[in-house]
Amino acid sequence: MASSQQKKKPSKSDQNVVPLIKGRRATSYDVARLAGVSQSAVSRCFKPGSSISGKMRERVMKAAKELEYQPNAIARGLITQRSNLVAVLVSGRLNLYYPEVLFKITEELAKAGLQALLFTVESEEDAESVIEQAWQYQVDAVISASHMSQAQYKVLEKRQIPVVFFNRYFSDHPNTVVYCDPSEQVHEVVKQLKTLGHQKAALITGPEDNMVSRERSRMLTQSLAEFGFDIVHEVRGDFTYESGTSALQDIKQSSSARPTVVMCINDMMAMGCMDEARFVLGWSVPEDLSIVSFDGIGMSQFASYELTTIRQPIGRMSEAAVRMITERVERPEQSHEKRVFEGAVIPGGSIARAPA
Amino acid sequence: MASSQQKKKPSKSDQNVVPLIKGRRATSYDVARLAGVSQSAVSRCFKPGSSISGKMRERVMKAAKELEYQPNAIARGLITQRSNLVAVLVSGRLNLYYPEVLFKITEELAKAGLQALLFTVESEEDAESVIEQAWQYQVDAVISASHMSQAQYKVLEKRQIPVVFFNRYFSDHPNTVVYCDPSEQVHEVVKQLKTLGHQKAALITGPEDNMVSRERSRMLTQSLAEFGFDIVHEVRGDFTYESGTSALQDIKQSSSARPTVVMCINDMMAMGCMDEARFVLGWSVPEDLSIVSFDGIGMSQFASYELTTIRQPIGRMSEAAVRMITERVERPEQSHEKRVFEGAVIPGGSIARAPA
DNA sequence: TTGATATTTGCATTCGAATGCAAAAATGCT
DNA sequence: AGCATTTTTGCATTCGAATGCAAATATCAA
Repeated sequence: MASSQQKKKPSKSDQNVVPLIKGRRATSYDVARLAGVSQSAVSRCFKPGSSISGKMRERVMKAAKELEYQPNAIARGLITQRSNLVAVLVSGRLNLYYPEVLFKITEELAKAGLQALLFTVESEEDAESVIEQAWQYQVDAVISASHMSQAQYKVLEKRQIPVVFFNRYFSDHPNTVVYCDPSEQVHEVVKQLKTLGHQKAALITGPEDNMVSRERSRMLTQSLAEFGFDIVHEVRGDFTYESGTSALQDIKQSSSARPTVVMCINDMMAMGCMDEARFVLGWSVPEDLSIVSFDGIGMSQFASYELTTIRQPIGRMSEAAVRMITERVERPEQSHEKRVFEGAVIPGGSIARAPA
Repeated sequence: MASSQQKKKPSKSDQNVVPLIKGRRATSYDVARLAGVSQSAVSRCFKPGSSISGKMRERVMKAAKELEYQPNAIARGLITQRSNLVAVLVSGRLNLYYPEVLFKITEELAKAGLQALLFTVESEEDAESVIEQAWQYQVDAVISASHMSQAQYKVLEKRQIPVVFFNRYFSDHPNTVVYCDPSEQVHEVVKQLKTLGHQKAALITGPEDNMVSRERSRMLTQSLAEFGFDIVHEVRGDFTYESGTSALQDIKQSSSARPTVVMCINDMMAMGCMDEARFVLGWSVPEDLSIVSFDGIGMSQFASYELTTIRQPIGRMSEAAVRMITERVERPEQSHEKRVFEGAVIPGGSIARAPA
């Protein structure tokens, strides 16, 4: 006992008199030694707003530069309990909406000094393990644009990890959300279709468990009813191009009357649908069949498609998502917020007067 | 002095008798206390291959489960000097090649127990700051599919951070690379075009400083010369759809003879080019104009385009990239390797017999 | 049962930066 | 100059998991 008390307790600063072997990363101690100051001084130099004198800062910075020192974000994260990492959950499926969202969010995060940790999630089972992964990495927050069950959300909530949902939310549980509400535009588009003499519509929706799909379908159904449309067919797809093509096959095969307009829950399926119509079924779009959709991703406006679609303001939504994330990280106790953006109709050339 | 020696030096295990306040994350100490074992035991339970007895593992795991304990990857990274983070550098521009690569790589990294830290890089200036960021986050490695200068690469090399280049490399400096060499396929395609009676070709290339563009142009030029083609025009684009459209405008405006085939350095520009031909200039593709390109991204095969293109085996390349990364992380001293994959011609419908 | 190994376990220390506190230095005021 | 006040600086500790080493325990052989 006594003996252990005896032996000189080595202090941190003694230890680090390692002569900076080739290849070893310089630490704040190395910089401190070179500059002839304490490690704390070095630390303070790299933390804006710390009390430090001009000439000390200068000396430290010179030494830091010489050693190519950059603070170790891992060590910092350990002590500050902030990793500056944000998990971004998107789907990796071939729906080009996700890359657009992902890149915009990443950009905004970078502006806020945060790093995107990318996770692709195709199902709620995936989400399960992704959440554990993110938790291990001590992410400061999660932005979810993909699958997540309410139970999974509650786990994150209990662990006090702020979550922002991107264009999805739980209606029976408070949560922080950026959302695009296209109901106005749906109304507008359906009205226009009516004016163009359309009467029979088909719907290509998404999986039943998907909120975006449910909401959009609901709005469509409602507006179509309001204007006295017949919904002659309704098919479920999975948001991909391929599912758009096969959905139109389904519609064609069905015994019911042929629709004059197909309303797709997203652009990818609309593109599949359009290609199937033009190149397989030999229907002209928009002369024989009008197509409308949602999202307004970049390629929906390529000349081959020029979809009439309801755009989400992805840029502003990403900006808002990151702002909300940082706010929640600063003040976790503050109340939840749901920021709703309007959609916008991109006119496009995929609709026309109904065929006779 | 003496007094400071006197006061009981608090040991780690004493300290952590904090009663796990609501919301505080459980640590290995909490688990240890609950299970009645030492912290080391807990740590060992979560490290595969450690010497631990069956019943101890069981007790620890039970406690861990109860507290929802997951090891803190940040703390682990600090001590093991391995963050398990890999920086993935891609371009965020609207070139859908990148999202495909990104998602594939992320998937492969996940399989290897690694996490993708996403960085978008549009220029070498961007790369500069991205490299510093990545260095701060102690990434174990970098996969670069975007801009990086040789000087920047050397910085990473000096810092002993393994780098794998994805479909790009420096020829005058040893580096680790996965690369797709399409020269065979270029030859094949050009030969076929010759057979189809083509004689006048136009090239749409990329920026001069871009290696992929330079290589592909070189191959094209060479093969075209070999088969006695005239290169009637050559325009630089920037890999985007839009630059494809304006490139074709340039070609049309030019005084030289009209080409019967346009060879694009990537799919996005080819799509722009095709759309411009069909919808603006009113040329039929492939009847009036054949188009070939490179990459073979998903959407190049959508029915509206069906490009004849030289595909990169992105899946296998990503797999290889991640394998090489993990190897280099394990054995940094091992020599550099360049894995070259063959391309593959996707026949498509964008080429036909040359017009008379 | 004893002693010799082999296996488990715990102790104490380590990674690198941040920070509360007290000591030291600089500044201001009379 | 002398004292009070403010600003800088350094010390020592902390975050949470991993690990070398020694102590403890289990396993085996005779």
